[in-house]
Amino acid sequence: MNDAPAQVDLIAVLVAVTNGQPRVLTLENGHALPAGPLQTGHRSLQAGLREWVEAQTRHPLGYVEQLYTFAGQQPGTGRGISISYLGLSREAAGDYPGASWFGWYEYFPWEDRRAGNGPRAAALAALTAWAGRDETRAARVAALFGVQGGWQDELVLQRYELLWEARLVPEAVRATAPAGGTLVAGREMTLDHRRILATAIARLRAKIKYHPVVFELLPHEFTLLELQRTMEAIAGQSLHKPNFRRLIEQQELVEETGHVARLPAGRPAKLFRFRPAVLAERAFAGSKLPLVK
Amino acid sequence: MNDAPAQVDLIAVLVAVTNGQPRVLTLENGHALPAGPLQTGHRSLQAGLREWVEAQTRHPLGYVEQLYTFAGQQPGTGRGISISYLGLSREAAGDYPGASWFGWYEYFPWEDRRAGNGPRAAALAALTAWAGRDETRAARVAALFGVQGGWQDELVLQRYELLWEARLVPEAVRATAPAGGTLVAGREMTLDHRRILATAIARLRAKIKYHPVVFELLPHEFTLLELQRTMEAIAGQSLHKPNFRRLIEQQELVEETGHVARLPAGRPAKLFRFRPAVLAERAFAGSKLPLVK
DNA sequence: GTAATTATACTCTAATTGAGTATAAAGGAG
DNA sequence: CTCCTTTATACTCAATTAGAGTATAATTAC
Repeated sequence: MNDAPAQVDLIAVLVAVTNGQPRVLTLENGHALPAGPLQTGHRSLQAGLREWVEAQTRHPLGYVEQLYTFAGQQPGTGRGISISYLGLSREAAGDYPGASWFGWYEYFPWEDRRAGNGPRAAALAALTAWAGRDETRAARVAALFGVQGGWQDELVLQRYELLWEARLVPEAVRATAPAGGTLVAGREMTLDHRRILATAIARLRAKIKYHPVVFELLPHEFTLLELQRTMEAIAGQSLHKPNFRRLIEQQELVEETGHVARLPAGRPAKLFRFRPAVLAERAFAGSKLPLVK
Repeated sequence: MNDAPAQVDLIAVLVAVTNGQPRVLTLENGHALPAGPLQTGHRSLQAGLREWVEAQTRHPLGYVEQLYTFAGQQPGTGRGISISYLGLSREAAGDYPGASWFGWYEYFPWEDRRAGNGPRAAALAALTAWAGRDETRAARVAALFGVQGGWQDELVLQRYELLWEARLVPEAVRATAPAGGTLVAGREMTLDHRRILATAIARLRAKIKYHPVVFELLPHEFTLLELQRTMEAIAGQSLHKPNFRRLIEQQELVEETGHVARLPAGRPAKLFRFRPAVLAERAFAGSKLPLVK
């Protein structure tokens, strides 16, 4: 039993919100996340990640935070350690050779409740069939996919894992034969990349409620509705407009720039900017950004 | 620039609450956390951690969750990756050869506000002197150590890092000459183990508010006051007793066992147990345990 | 000018939280 | 046995916050 120097992989979940849709930067036409091994030339873990992402996608990394570390499942060739990261930025105009952005709700349709309950209800139905008479199973299904007691937007990973356990996602039946139920689908990814994406979504949905990270996803100047739409995209839920504005204003997170945005229709909207001073004035732990309905 | 297989270290922050004090399991008389390299025989990261902790301390690992992964600062010998974990359990009666429990507020005196504001005020004073006329510094000090606007118990790491930046902790002046200010002290640890402990405390303080992990720190049967004291020990703050009980009861997290505890003085207290079914019934993300005042 | 559309500003009610008070059940001192 | 101390348990009340709805203002398209 010897020390086992391990290969370390760095994996990035890069998120942007474009036209009201949250998107993730992928390789191989949506099948893989940018990733690469830690190398001796890398000065730090984040520096290594930055180099890999920029080499693979030409996309500059902005705000980054660590997600989770796990022992990879590729056997044989020694042990693989994977460290995953969440990055927030904005889609640039140019194109990305070899890389492309995909809406994250293509991978998790049931997580988007803005346009109705269809996908969620479909997953709930399949899971209910799977649970059958098992009360513990039924309780878990109801807690994660039910609506009484409120939909909890942060439980993305738990919901994905329950679908996996019920063999309702294709990854779960790769190794073994398919089970009885119908797959609830959602776009697939290689290895456990879809699981990592679920972790990233969960983290972002949680963090956005107590730390002003949304602004990493917005241009320098924005209207309050753009801010709201970005929050809604991430939460996968619609928010009450007047209450949203009340909350933003009383938090003093933003200030007017003096400019207005002329919109395709309707009254022009004031433009705001994030007040970076709040990061020093306030320490963010229990502060609140508008919670989802 | 080649792939660099790295040595992987596993580090454990093991927490228990005994006699109303949160404690951490250490080696070297309080100077180090249990840790060891990942080895080929280990079936998983957690399994490796478990083996190291049990070999070094004879303490069985219970509930465990991952904290953070960082590239170690020991240069030369290739790269070191450290993966840190938080473990919750209870102190056993026997002794631990080579290992010992230390109160975590010995390392972070300013984090315990149950018995008064002395240590916090001392840190605040030293930091105010450090900030001087720098308004950004002063704003950060006030946000992290001030009391107007409310003490935020979860910002343990940020407070420690601010003290470090101000060179008020001994670790910060190890490499260079001491600065002007007086050290605010607190017990020291090797390498960045104290920083890892700060991360663990912060995580636990945050988690305890929305997930029923406290019960990992309690015996099977307990009184409501014992539950409250355990929460207070972790939060470092006193709670309002009637409101605490109201919250616990309406959450239906516990049920009566039918037994009573005879206390050294006063009316006997009912004993309760945790209702494990709540883990299936409810999914914990936004659920609330009593927040600190 | 009118309709459609979006921004912005209030109002009202229900729920939650924070803080304090009152009563019950034990043991010990005299 | 009675009173006092101690802890458990049960209520009450005010202040704040969250949820939901309504009204008015400023634009563009026709």
